[in-house]
Amino acid sequence: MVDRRGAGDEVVTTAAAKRSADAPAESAADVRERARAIPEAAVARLAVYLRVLSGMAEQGVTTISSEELAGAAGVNSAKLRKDLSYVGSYGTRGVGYDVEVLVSHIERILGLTRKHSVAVVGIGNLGHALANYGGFPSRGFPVAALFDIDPDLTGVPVGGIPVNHIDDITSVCAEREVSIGVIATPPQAAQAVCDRLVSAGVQCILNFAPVVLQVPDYVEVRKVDLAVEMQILSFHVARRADEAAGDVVNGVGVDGVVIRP
Amino acid sequence: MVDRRGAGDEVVTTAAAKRSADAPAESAADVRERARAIPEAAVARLAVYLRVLSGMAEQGVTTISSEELAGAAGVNSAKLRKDLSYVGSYGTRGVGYDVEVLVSHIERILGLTRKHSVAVVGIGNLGHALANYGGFPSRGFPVAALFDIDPDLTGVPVGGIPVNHIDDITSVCAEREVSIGVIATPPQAAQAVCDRLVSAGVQCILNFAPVVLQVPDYVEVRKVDLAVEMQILSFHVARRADEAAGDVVNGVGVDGVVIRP
DNA sequence: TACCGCTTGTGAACGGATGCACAAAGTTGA
DNA sequence: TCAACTTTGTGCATCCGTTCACAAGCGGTA
Repeated sequence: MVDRRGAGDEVVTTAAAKRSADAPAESAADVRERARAIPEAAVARLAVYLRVLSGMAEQGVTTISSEELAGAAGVNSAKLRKDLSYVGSYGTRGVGYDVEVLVSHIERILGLTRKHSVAVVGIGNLGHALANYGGFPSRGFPVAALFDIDPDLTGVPVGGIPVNHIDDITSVCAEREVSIGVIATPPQAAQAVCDRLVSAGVQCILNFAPVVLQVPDYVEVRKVDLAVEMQILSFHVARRADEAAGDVVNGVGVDGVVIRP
Repeated sequence: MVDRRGAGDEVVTTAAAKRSADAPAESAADVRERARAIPEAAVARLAVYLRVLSGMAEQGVTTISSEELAGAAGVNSAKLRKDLSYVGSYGTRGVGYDVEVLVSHIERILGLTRKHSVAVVGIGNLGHALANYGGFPSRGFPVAALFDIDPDLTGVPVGGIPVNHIDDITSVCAEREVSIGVIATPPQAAQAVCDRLVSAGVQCILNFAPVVLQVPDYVEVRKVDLAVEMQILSFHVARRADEAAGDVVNGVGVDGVVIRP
């Protein structure tokens, strides 16, 4: 663990030393400080490790080494160990990690000990799919509310939940304690919906609309843009085709740059 | 543009100098070399700029400054200019960028001058949504084939295209020149589907199944994992709640660390 | 033409993430 | 009990991407 404070740090800095110095168990303050230091990229990978570990646990695996877990998660083992070190030191040298222990600690760090109710706004094709998507509730994200602007949809149950009109967004979100809003509307409507979610108190938004949302600083937005994903793939197709079509002789291309040695 | 070669480079290295030294117009070799150097993160942003610029063009905007475009795309202007510099120097100092020129150059770099036919495998909720999603064809990614393992679905048209049985994946993909495969199957089936797509010659895959796919080096995979996105949001909820609940006095939390000054 | 103000393009500094390599720490077996 | 072996945790070096800051370049104006 790297110490991120400025100068004047005579304090003990390693996670292990800190734990034994402070208290036998980890204090809430420690969790808080560590959470602040975890890089975003590592958080995304932790979620992947968690999924893999859950699968392992179901298959009755009780212990796993960094090498095995890294292989299953598609990363190298050094990175995996560093990521896990952000969570804390819960491995046993010479043995590996206890799957259940690791699962519970990652869940704690990711905040999965609380329930996070989800509201989906925009019940079109994608909204339907999201409302019916089994991956959410099974991972602790119950879909608690659906909204659409079409009055004909109001009251119609989708995935077991009746659709509310978007005008009721504030009261319904408050009542059902929605903490995550999912925007699956056409792009033109996205910013307005976003504004309503924010004023309803929702601080985390997952946006499927191809629009850059403007939000206050305290709101966290993640976006999933399918067209952008496609275009990134397209870029790689093009790059690869260029390489293949290029004047490559004996593995050496333009400017004497070696291609794939 | 940064020179990535090793030692002994007496050659001219800046993009501008190279262009004027080589030829009046940019050679294919230049495009190829530049494409190889563009960081992945920049590619993703270029796709966003492209979307914003297309919108601008529709509204009749002909010229735009880096500051304006950056604002609309949600990035800072320095980053935007650096990203555009990977594409080439097509701005006019003191004025800005010509919208149409920029659009065509970004499209060229992203490989959008070719057609990229898409196959969707797994016609469940998500598959339906993807098959009907208007954002693909409108951006140059026509959905050319649909596959499912359920024989009852075979022949049923979804979004105007009849579903094929997954056993026909090789012949249909070859015939319709599919270059991008989208996996929208349950997780258990994903790896098998992926293998079949790869052996059918598909080299780019967009994976919605929560599984880490194993593929040969020459295949490009991008994944969209909704549960992971949720968990990242959850992490931020938790971090924020911890900060708020923590023993924060006068904006100073544990260990004297200042919180949001 | 010569100057002025504006905007681009890009070196250079910075910071964060990645990968390496090894000491520390634990287990197993004799 | 001790030695050999395995695997973690992490300091360190490296690399990549972001940000800063400013010189170069262009249009407008007198």
